[in-house]
Amino acid sequence: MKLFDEQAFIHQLSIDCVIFGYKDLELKVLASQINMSRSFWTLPGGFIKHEEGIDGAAKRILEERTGLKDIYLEQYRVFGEPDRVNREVFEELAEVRDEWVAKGILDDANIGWLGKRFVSIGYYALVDINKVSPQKTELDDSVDWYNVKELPTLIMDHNEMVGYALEALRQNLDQKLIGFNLLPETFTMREVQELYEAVYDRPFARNNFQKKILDLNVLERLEKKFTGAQNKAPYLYRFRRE
Amino acid sequence: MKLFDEQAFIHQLSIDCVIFGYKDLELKVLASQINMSRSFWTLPGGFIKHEEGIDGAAKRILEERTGLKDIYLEQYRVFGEPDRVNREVFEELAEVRDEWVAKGILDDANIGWLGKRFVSIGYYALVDINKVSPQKTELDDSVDWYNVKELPTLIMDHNEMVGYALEALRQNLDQKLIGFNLLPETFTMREVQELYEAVYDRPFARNNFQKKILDLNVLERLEKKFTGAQNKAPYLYRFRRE
DNA sequence: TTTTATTGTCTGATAAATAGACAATAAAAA
DNA sequence: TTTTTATTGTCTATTTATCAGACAATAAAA
Repeated sequence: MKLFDEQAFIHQLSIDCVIFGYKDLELKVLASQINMSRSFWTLPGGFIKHEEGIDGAAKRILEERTGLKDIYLEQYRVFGEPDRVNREVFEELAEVRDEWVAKGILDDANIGWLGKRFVSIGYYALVDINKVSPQKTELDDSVDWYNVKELPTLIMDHNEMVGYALEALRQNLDQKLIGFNLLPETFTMREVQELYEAVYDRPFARNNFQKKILDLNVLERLEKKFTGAQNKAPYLYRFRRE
Repeated sequence: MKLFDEQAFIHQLSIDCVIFGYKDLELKVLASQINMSRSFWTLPGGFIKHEEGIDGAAKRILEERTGLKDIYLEQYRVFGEPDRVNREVFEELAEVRDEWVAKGILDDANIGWLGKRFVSIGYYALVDINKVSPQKTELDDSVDWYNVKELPTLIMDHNEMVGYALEALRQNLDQKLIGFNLLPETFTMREVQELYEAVYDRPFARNNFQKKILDLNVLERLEKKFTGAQNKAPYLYRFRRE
């Protein structure tokens, strides 16, 4: 499969993914750095093959970047301003084109279609950060997690995309019981609360939070977790899918 | 402007609009009938010009169909299954192509691009049905309002589109105070309630409904409305934009 | 003047969200 | 072994919001 095969993809339509992870009390987003003569940070993204659906394309892109299948995924908004062009990267790419074709990084010299105006479908994903080993593509210089509150400046409207994705996540976290996708298989109630506090960027009252979550009736209580700390051992929970 | 100018539009990307109106206690949707050798019902839709944004394109399409500017508009979902092809209409269109070109309905014989797989961005609009005089395009045989609960069978996935749009409308009606876009400039509290009952397809208690709406603090109370009915005259209200 | 239909608003009942309190640990310190 | 410390799980009280019932205030017809 050629990297930027003009024939394989729908033109002027792309997908960009905001991949959320959670660790060390922080909500994180996966961003990759591509290094040409300048250095850019971008969200993981890609194009839609003629024979695949948009959800399928998003899944494929996510799998390429995280190595994970069966990721929780949701489209949240389309970005389609008339001047939405990836000038920054495209101009740099055009410069190194011949060199990269020679190196075998690029199979096809026809990258002109990449310079056009693109409409992009925004997806956000929730992953267990411990299961993810970010995959570099040939273009990436690094792929790393960044605190959503301290993101580097991304190309084009990608920072704005993260803002809308976070808004959508906050809307859905409560209603759709999707937060557990960000946690490992088992977790304590405190960890759930800390996750919620990271997502909404505000504290929750411990007593009432526990009641609210347990009243959802989606967690099953497992054995206690003895951490060695000098306090009562908390219960472990598991999300119960039915 | 040619109707299906291959050069003017982004390929394989379309916009379909669910235009909601409200009248006679019913939530209605605008659908047009196109008559070829068979007859099809479709949602108003169109394509995106190279120099316009997706919101702008949706606005243009709406203006073409309703004659209205400044319509409340929101994108709610993208439809992009891999086999999403408008076979029904395209095959009919291919048959009448030469004839229509001769008649001047079609300016361009190159309609091949219309037969491809399309990704469609779903928008929904809220309009004051009294201000709308549905506009027929050259393709339309009729453009009419249909009760959302008794829609005819539409082409492709357009019925499914209406379902998702209604779901999104229900989600947003309460939070975003957008319902008043469906009502005329002034209205009684009973009319607001009847609108809500049509949207959610369930009754609301009159006493508490009035309190809830007034507590929103977005309505200003005007003079009373004397209808000639043998009862206390209700107040008129106006939505206060700030 | 009485009757009828509907409106606007009040009050009390019920349920939900929030805040305060405390016993129950697990392990360290005395 | 006993006491202390930090946190957990849960309970009760308080406040707030939601729901249900009641009724006076019309506007026009009888």
